[in-house]
Amino acid sequence: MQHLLEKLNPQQRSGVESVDGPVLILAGAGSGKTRVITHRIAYLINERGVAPDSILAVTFTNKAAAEMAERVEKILGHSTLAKPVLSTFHSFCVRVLRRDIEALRIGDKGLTKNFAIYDESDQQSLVKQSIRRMGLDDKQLTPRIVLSRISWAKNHMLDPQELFLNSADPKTERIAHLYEIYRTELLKANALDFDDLLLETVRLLRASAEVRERYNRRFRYLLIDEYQDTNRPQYELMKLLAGAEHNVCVVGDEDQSIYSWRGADIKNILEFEKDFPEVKTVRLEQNYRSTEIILQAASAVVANNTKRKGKTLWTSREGGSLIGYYEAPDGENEGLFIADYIQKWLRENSDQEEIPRAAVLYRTNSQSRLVEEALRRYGIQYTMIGGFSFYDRAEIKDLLSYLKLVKNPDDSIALNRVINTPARGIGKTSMETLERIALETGSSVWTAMRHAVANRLLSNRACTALDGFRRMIADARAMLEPSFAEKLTADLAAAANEPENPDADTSFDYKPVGFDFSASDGTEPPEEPLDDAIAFDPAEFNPFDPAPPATVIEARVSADPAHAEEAATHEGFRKPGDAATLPELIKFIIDRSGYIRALEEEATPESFSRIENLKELVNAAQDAHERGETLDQFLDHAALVSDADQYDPSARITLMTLHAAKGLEFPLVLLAGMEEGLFPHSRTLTEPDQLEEERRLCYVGLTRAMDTLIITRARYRRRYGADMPEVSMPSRFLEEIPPQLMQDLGGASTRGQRGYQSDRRSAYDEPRHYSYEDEDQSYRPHTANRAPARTPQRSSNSLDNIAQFFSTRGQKVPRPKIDIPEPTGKTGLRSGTKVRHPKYGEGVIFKREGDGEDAKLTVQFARFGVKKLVEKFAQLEKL
DNA sequence: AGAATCTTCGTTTTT
DNA sequence: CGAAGATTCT
Repeated sequence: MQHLLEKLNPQQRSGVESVDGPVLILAGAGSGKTRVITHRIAYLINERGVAPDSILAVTFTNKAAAEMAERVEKILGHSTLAKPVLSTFHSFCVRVLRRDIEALRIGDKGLTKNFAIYDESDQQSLVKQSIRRMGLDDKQLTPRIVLSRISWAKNHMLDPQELFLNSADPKTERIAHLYEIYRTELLKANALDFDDLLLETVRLLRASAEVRERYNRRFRYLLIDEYQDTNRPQYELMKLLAGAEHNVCVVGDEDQSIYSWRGADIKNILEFEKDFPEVKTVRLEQNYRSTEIILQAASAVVANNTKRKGKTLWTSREGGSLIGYYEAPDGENEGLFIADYIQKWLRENSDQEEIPRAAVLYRTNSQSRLVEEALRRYGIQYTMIGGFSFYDRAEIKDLLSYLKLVKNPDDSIALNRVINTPARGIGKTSMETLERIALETGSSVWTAMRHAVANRLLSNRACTALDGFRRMIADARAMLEPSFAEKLTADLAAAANEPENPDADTSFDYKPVGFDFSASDGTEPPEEPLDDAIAFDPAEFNPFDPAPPATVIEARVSADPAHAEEAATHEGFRKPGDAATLPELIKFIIDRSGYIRALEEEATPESFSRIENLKELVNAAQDAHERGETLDQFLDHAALVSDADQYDPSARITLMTLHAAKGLEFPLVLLAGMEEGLFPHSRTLTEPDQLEEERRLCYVGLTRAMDTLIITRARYRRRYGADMPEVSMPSRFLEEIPPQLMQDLGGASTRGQRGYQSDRRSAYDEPRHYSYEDEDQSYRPHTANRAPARTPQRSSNSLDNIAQFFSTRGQKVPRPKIDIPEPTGKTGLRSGTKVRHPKYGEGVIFKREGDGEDAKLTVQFARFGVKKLVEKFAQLEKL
């Protein structure tokens, strides 16, 4: 299979062939490092007869891992039975910890396999609690600051004591104290934060030779992508995993190090050479991606950094078109220019064979809004990476919190989130009491709750409410055990008879909870290290997959527990005597908690969209179930999917931050907001190191472009909706690009300062007057015709918007990703409108499909439920 | 207890 | 501008 190497240049080939011992690949932007990694894996398997599953490749995103896996199979021309493990550091650690973390337990202390993963907002809540508990001034010490310092300490592998001993000021001492409390709280909640996932894995592998050796035996060849962005714990992990053989290959580019704020340290490259003196270094300096002009510009910019070894990238793609530069009068105009440019570009490239792909890149997520509005105005479809994800939505977080609680009742953050959602009369005072008890007894809130109810430490009302909640979670927990139906029945009977003593309930002790579908087949070899984990493929997890019609599930809305049980047993997914399935569990929770019922009573378009989202979650759970995923895996995925994982390579236009664009390439790149204070960001201007990182970020951005690169900026920009926009200066990075590589596309600042027009909406309201050949014209206020005739719907929260958002995400086939303003018809009937029907009475329009009189309306009637009606026959009266 | 309203406040990047 | 908090009202 010699052709495996034939397509590679000599350096790449060397990177592929040097499989024994440590290898450091310094790979410039676009130099084919993914290619090297994938070929290396294929080479190991095919030419060296290495068992595929003894290869571990760590990448930055799950998406990248999935793509690599795909490409490896393509190179091999077949799929292997055992697969190489491709994963992110964090996913890998979770896998290890879920299997082996209990080796760290001492007596009955320490985390269990059911540990929760705390995301940033969970961390924030926990820190906030801790600050309040210490009675500290939360203005001096905001949760944000404290958390970032804690994270800093963790990334540098300092524990609270060490931080305290090293602190030079009282503030840091206090933070060290908070860090200690924070850690105790995490332990009580049986939870780990993102940093802990790495740290605990390091601790585990250090503490247990047995575990470490097991993994060393299992993984004999290690590859690490984006090595320049690894932090200290990741580095330690790499060393531990490298074992004695040192078959480690790390790939990185110092010029693309953009995560130092998260503890990434370029020193890891130097350390690598020190720790593995026998290292073989390979340099990839030929760029296959960009034109010469683009590459020259990027190189010129990054050359201004002092702290770099320096390297010379070259490309055979001589020349290329000049880099376009447009200076907009303001942010709105900048957005419109971008939309306009893309529209023309799409038109010109529509007959190309390949799908025209373009990206709009910006420094901060908030910049996306103006671009989005402009694109919508132009009717251009786009996808956006970042911002809020499916899992950020309140209703999704709530439901997931229920699930987390079922798995791990000690998870206080999850408990706090849902104990009164929907409202069940458990208010602030009750919770304060519970937290006090928890603090006094050193237990979790859940345990405190059981204690409080058992000893009647709260009002009767509160106790009843709390016990109802407790029973719900307990029943859900029981579903995870075999023969849950029988148990549930017994519980219900017991509940009917006596005001039971919750402490008598045994289901809360840390029994291992079985929830493994594959185990019930009896086909899974149980004890071989990580073999089960291979089935866990983060890449394949896609909650956004549209469910096939057959699997669409109506969430139940009945309050009757008997009904719930019936729902669970009649669904047909489960053999009698087995544990409940994931979708069954979710449906049980939705039903028993009355979550959807509460939303239905709200009867607002928003609440309906939430219901839709929850159904989407049920579908996602159903899909996960059908893929054989467990509750653990489902929740872990939810915790570990990153924004970048959402990138859909078949999308035409993608909006994202520069950070999210790392590792991607596009024929056309538009880089917006090139202004001092924005990019480089104002917070980096004082620190030279941070400024250099901004410059590297700029380098990353520029080198994403293959053929065409457009840079824009706004002369006036409005910061957080202030009345008056502020003047901006061109980014220093602009000046670092040799002028002969640039081409003015209009608006460049030769015109001097002009008074800023207060009626800044004009350009926005009249895009037809917009022209990037003459910005003055476009910018002049058009006092006439200011009617918002084509103003797009601003409500980004409208139902159809969200429905569309979810129905299209993550699909392979590009579809309209955004809402084209909903046709309202003559009658103005659209979603959210309250109507009256002669027969069904009052209702609210849920969804509108189609145009004009033929439009189909889905109406939620107060008394008759959901009906689909055709507008022209429906005789609906608007209320 | 919980909704509704007012106020303040901050805004980088994210596994 | 929008989220999160505090305050006030029912």
